[in-house]
Amino acid sequence: MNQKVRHILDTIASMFPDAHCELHHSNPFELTIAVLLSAQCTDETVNKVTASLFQKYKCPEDYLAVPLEELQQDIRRIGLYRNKANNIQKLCQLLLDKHGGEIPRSHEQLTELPGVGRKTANVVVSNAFGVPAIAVDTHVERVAKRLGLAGPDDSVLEVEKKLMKKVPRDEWTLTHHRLIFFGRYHCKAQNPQCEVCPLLDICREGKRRMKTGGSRKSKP
DNA sequence: CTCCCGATAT
DNA sequence: ATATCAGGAG
Repeated sequence: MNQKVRHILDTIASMFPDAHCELHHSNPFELTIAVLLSAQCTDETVNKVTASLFQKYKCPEDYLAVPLEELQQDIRRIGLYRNKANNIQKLCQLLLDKHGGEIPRSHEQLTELPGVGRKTANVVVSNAFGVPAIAVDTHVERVAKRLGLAGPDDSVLEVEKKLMKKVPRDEWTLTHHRLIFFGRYHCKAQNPQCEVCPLLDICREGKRRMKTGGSRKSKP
């Protein structure tokens, strides 16, 4: 394996040794609902909503037993709530019709579920079923491009392929979580901590930022 | 590509 | 006021 890649993996491993899934859940069904809800929304907000949501709705039948408008109101604070409520009910009906009420284990079956795309399916198979995968979300995409693990104009699918090629398969899931923690808490979208970043010397984006302006809100 | 969308940080 | 948040579907 490439030495720069090894250096990156070791560094983020020492920064975030206990990176994990931050969406609260207690089974594959809850995880799938939580990830579906997490689109364009923070994990923190999702957890606030699912705390009560998962007490009220425990199985597909529960989500189908209420009017769509009621489910919409129950997840309103998440945002994109009309699409998401609709997808949840369709997903639950499909689980009952074709999968015995259970979340399917295969990536292909998962992406056939309404509201479940490639990224969500990757999160579910890796976190719930132990299948190695690298889900490319907004954080993974940003970090991979800043560090040069992917090209600046690569699609999320291209980013995923390049990461899978560069990272050993048995490290995919852990690396995925560490890249997210690194992106969420250190290499942030708005105020990246380049000044104290142990990867600054191998980061083009970081060095570019340190030259041209650095910290954007400094004094005269 | 556009739309969906409220909560939070900056 | 604007940017961003564990995206997906049409």
